Amino acid sequence: MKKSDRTRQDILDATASSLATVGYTATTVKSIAETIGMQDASIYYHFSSKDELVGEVLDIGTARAVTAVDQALAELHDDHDPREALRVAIIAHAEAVLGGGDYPRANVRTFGQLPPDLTHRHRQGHRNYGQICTRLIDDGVESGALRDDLNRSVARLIIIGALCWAIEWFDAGEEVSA
Amino acid sequence: MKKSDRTRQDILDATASSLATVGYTATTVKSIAETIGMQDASIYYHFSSKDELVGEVLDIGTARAVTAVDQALAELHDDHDPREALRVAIIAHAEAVLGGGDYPRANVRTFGQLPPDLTHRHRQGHRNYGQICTRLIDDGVESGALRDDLNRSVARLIIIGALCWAIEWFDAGEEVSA
DNA sequence: GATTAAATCTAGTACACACTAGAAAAGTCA
DNA sequence: TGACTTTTCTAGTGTGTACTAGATTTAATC
Repeated sequence: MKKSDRTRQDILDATASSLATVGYTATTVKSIAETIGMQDASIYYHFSSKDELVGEVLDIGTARAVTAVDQALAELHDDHDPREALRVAIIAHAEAVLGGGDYPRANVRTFGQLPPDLTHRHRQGHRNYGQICTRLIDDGVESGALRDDLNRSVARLIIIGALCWAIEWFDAGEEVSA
Repeated sequence: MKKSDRTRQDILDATASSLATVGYTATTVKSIAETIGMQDASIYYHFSSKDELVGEVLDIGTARAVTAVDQALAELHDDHDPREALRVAIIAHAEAVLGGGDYPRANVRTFGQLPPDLTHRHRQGHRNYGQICTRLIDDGVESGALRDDLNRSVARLIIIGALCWAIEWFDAGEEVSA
C-alpha cells in the first residue's frame, strides 16, 4: 500500500512540473516516466490514461489556489476595507500561481491547450473561481469603496487576465521589480 | 504565377483560422489541406515545413497588430493627453485581436504552445510590441498625466496581460457587457 | 496542337505517441 | 523459506503526425 501511494505521488508531481513548464502537448507519458526513473508502461498501473492523470493534477491545482485565496481572506479583520479584501485575494492568487507550486501553475499554463474533454471538465471550476473575484468586486461597489460606475465584468476580466498572463512573461524570463 | 499566389494565400488564411481557434498542436497539415480541398502533400509545394508556414502566419499577425496600434496613435491630435494615447492604443489592440482577423488572434492563442524554434523566433517581436506600451506609460508618467509612483513594469504587465487573456474568455463563450 | 513548366496527387516512409498483454521482479507475511 | 500480492518491465500494437519521391494532371507558351 505504501509504495504505491508514494509512486503515485511522484507521478503526479512530475506531471505537474512538466505541465507547468512545457505545457500539455510536450508533456508525454514517456517523459513523465523518465523523470521518475520508470518505464512509461508502468504509469498505467497507477493511472488509466494520460488525461485522467492530467485531470487529477489540474484538480489539485484549482483546489490549492482556492484554498490559498480563501485562507488569505479568512485572516482579514471583520471590519476590513473591501478594497483590502480584493488586494489580499490578488496577492494570494499571484503567490499561488507564480511563487509556489507546480499544480496551480499547471492550470494556468495549459489553459487553452487541453483536449475538449478536459476543457469541459474544468470549465465549471474556473467559473467558480472567477465568481470569487466577482463577489469581491460587488462587495466593493455596493459598500461604496469602489466607484459605482465601474464595469464589473471588465474589472474582473482585467484582474484575472493580468494574473493569468503574468506566468507567460515569467516563463519568458521577464523581470518585474516588485 | 497567379494561381500559386492565390493558393498560397488560401493556405495562409486556413492556417491562421485554425491556429486562432484550435491552437498549434491541433492545427495539422492534413486539416489545413482539407479546409482548402487539397491533399496534405500539396502544401509542401508552397511551404517547406509546417513551422515555416506557421511562422509566416505569426509574422503577419504581429505586423497587423503593430500597424493597427501605430495607425490609431497617428490619428491623435498633436496636443493629445498621454492618457488618451494609452486608451487609443489599448482599444486598437483589443479590436485587432478580438474583433478582427485570425492572424493577430493566432499569435495570442498559440503563445506558450509553440515549439522552441518558433518561440525564439518571435520573442523579439513580442518584446518590441511590449515596448510600445512601455513608451506610452513613460510618456504619461513624465508628463504628469499618470501618477509618478506608478510601477511601470507592473502597469505594462497588467495591461498586456488583461488584453491577451481576454481571448481565452472569448473562446470560452463568456460575455462582457461593454 | 506540341512542348515545356507549374501545380497537384498517389503512395508511401519514418517516427512519436498513447496504450496493452503478459512475463518478470520486488515486496509482504505466514 | 515459501506462497502470495503488488509493482514494474519487456515487447509489442495501432494510430496520427510531418514529410518525401515520383507519377500525373493542369496550365501556359510557342
